[in-house]
Amino acid sequence: MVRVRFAPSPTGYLHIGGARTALYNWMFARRHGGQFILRIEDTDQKRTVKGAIEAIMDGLRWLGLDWDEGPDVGGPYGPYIQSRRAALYREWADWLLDNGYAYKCFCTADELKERRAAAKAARGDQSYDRRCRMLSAAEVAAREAGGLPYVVRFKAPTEGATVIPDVIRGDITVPNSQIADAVLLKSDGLPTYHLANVVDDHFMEISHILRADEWISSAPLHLNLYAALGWAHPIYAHLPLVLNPSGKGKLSKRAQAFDDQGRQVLVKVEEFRDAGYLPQALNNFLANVGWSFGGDREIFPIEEAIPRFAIEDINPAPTRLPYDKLDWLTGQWIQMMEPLALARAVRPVLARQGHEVGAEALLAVAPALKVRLKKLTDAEAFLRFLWDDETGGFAAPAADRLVSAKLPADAARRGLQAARDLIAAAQPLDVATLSAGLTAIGESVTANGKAGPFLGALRLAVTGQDVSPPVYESIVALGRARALARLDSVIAKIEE
RNA sequence: GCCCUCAUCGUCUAGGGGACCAGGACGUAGCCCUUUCAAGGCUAAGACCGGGGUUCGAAUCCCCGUGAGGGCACCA
Repeated sequence: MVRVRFAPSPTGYLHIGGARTALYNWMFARRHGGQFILRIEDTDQKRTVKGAIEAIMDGLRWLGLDWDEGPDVGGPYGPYIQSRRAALYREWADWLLDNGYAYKCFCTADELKERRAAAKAARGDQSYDRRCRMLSAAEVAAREAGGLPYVVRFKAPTEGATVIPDVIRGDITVPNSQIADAVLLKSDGLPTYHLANVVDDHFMEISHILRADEWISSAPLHLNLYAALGWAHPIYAHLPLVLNPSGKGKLSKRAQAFDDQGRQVLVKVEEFRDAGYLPQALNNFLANVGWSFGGDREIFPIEEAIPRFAIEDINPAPTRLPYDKLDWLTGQWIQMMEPLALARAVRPVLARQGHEVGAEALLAVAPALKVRLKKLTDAEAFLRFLWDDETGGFAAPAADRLVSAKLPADAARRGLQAARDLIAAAQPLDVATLSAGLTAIGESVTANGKAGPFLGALRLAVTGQDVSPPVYESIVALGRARALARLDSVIAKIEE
């Protein structure tokens, strides 16, 4: 039975790298008809942020990554929040102590910090120097009697080597001299990640651990913990790290990220949502980074990826997120949407940006919108000309932007004047009338006899935008009065 | 400093000894189409980190370099 877990710590929000880890775990569980479990690792009180659990769950829900067991839905192995399982960890820390696999350490945080800094300065081994491991029973008793606070440390093996069997990388051998006497139980009585994840994975019967590459170095410790406790360990697969798009360092959730041009880049799943990306596109995108759908196929619904997903096929190399590709992919997913679905998706986005647009009006422009949007929020810029007057945003474009080799200044002026007259006289002002009239004007006025160059200039004149719905529709949407006013100001500008 | 991981076009990747003068995608450039945008179509430039082996044959296996990254917390 496949049982996998996604185990974030509630420090804020769902990070894109975390989402990728969650997605792979989820795909693996679904592929094998197993369970996907959400577990909250909140054993660090200081870093725990209120509302973070909800935020993380919202992110997962938005992506459609449903969990079978978790803090909200419960399950037979609960509770799924580590701070509620404190007694269990203490029990096993005591067991390790009683059986000689762990010891009490009375070094204070300040002392450790000092010694670590000294070791670093001397370019030496920075891990714990095992001072308290040598303490005699009498010395320990004396310190305890004195009421000194302590932590419980693992008595790591010092000889030999530990082999981590990794599905993606094969066996990884680490000399045991590298395994630190890690803290298992902190002085506040809560466990560290090392103890908590081993105890929980055991009792929750987790079969496979798919987690990021950065955990490789603590895997030997975990393996030795399993051995000490006499438990079988899960199967490990260390996922490639998601790098900063600049290529410098991992994409951290504790620092802002920038691409190689110095532009800040999105890292929170909620930011992707708010920026108008589609969850289907994000899943599609994430699935193809580190893993590949195969068959040279780039666009696919995640459901189709599930039956093809295999851990062994994951590429071990660390990777940057190709953000440009996400834009393209989202554009592709938008093009596949039904106009009605797109209109429904775009309406709340525009509302959030302060524009209430009728459902019908939106549905009318949806087909034109579809092929032009890279993401939902682009609709605002695309339709901006409709609101420009209220916001005072419309400014007649500079004359030289209207003019080109195929449309000299004189021709532009004549054409726009003719268009102005046509719009003023059109009865009714509809797409059919405009289409016929304006095309004719364009063909008569351009150097190459084609309407294109003129209609482009007209688009710019009337909307102030390079990209807009088709000109005819745009003029109709704008209404006669506003269209004429804009044309007048533009024509005046050319004549200067 | 010590340990570990990784290494194919700018980027994401396919490739698991001969099917590779290395395929796809994004991005970039050009052309076509067109309501000068977008979308679409076509085309182009663009990579096996270096050096040694193994082999009849290596992008693929091994070793050594080099580079990049991770870890060495009472954080996860």
